[in-house]
Amino acid sequence: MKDYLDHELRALLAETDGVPADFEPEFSTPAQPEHGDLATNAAMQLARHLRRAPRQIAADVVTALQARVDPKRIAAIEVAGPGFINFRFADTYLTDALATLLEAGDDYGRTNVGQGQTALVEYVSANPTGPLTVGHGRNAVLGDTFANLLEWTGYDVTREYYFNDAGRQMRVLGESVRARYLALVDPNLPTKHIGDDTPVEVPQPFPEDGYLGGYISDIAQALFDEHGEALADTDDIAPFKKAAQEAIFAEIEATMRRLGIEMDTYFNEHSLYESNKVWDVLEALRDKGYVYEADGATWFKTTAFGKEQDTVLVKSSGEPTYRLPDIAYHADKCERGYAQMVDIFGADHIATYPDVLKGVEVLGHDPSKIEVVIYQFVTLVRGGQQVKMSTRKATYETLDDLMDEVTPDVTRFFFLMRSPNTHLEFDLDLAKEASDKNPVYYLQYAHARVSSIMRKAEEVGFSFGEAPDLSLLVHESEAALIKELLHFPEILQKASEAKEPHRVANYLRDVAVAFSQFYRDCHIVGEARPLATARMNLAKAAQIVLRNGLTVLGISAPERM
RNA sequence: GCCCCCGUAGCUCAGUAGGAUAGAGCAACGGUUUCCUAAACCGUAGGUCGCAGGUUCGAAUCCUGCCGGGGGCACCA
Repeated sequence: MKDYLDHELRALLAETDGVPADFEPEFSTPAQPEHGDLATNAAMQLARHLRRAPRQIAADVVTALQARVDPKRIAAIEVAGPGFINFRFADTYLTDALATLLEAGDDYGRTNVGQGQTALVEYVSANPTGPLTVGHGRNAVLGDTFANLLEWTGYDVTREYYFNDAGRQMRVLGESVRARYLALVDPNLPTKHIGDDTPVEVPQPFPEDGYLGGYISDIAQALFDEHGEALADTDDIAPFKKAAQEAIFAEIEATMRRLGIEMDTYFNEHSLYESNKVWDVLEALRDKGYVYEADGATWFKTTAFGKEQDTVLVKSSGEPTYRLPDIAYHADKCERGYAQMVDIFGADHIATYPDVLKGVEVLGHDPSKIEVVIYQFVTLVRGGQQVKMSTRKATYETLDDLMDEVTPDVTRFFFLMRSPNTHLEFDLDLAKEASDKNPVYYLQYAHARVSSIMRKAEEVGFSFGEAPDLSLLVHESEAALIKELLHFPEILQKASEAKEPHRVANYLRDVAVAFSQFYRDCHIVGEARPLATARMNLAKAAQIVLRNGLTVLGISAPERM
């Protein structure tokens, strides 16, 4: 409808003197229902160009539009306030649109703005050094939902997990496992205490910055069960590293499965070394004049892009910092030809990604195709107290622990109900409250309620087999619900473009509210057959939107609660 | 010191890329079940949109400066 009016208004303005050629009318849905179903501020914006009062312009536009607009779609056009032009939809438009919605069913809401272009969403991307934390959870759920949104808006999406199993972290991980293993082999192995505030007793060979989580001991135990003492004689940490990586990755994948996440591709940073890509990229950057040597290290001239300091790409030890492989990785993504790439980072990466984008740009790729979403930190609150989290120390709450407490549906919803760039306060007490206070249940309950109504309606003899006469849906609550449902495709589009899934969550609440009002005012059982049939179909339409919306968010839509 | 995010009701947050009377959930108070799921619904109360300027027909929204909270500024990842 917006497109239709936009088209008509543009055609009209094109014939009007004084209207700039690049003028783009804006439409919005008024907050007050009495202001109509759609409004444009075009007359106010044109006032300056035309040197006339906004209301005068609006009056002329309304007269001209009334002559050319299809009365089956637009029932009324009027001037209001300081010069708004308000449009009121015709009932026939609403019923036609509702019929289209019902026909689309599970596909309602899908649009084709992406036109089948490829998109890559990279998310989670945690190195296999331990179980996923709550912080990873926000990343995972956001990334997965962006991927869903891109799919629903017509993109061909690849979900990718980037990881590094070769760095210092992994070495420390292997050493941590080895130390635990050696203690199993020799129970009398001397111990020591590490940690500042709350010292922990560990076996003597344990690295100072080792991983203290209980899962390390589990992995060591598994190795001991399988190999006995056979691994004790060698200093080689490779078998420990390998065992740890495999065990941890298996756990990470299991955690992601619980959240409904399945990756298409895993990209190992190591492959960038095997293919020599890292060094090729370094030389390419050098050729462009952005790389120099100093103090034994190799530097990236980031001051050329307005940064205060240059950045090290290769340490004097000859080992690259992570920034170089990051640039190589993103260059690789660009070369794979995706029309759009999305990265999801925690707030602690905020200072580093501009270097990567600049690097990619210097290499001749278009950095505007890469969209970086930065999400702020998650704070867990329990009993009004903040829960501390740290990966290395064993004090963190894992994502699995969280899902054990509050279910995967609630976990996903809480991560999605707020804008990514605000700090997220995750109130465990509220989330665990498996009842009235919890917003996710409100949506699921509305969905289950529709199912219940439809079961009941069929029990008393009404049927979806009959063609409904949707023009009978003239009650205020019916019209309001239909209008709300028709916003769905646009909501998905905007949420996808802006990478703001909370818009979908908020919208679904509005749908549930509109449905509740319809439920209150308009009964089905007990009504005459034609009206009951029409209302059944409207209820079904509401269910379609709720279910499709929840599907985009990755949350289940139960038939019964 | 520099960079990023945030500051809206008692609490947690929305506010549709500048629009009409700033909204929701929770908490508080009151009401609604012979009637399709009360995990629901209806109502009351609660605000100088951090502060001060500026831009214009019009600012919670854009610009500048302060104040406050969080995060980041390694030859760590």
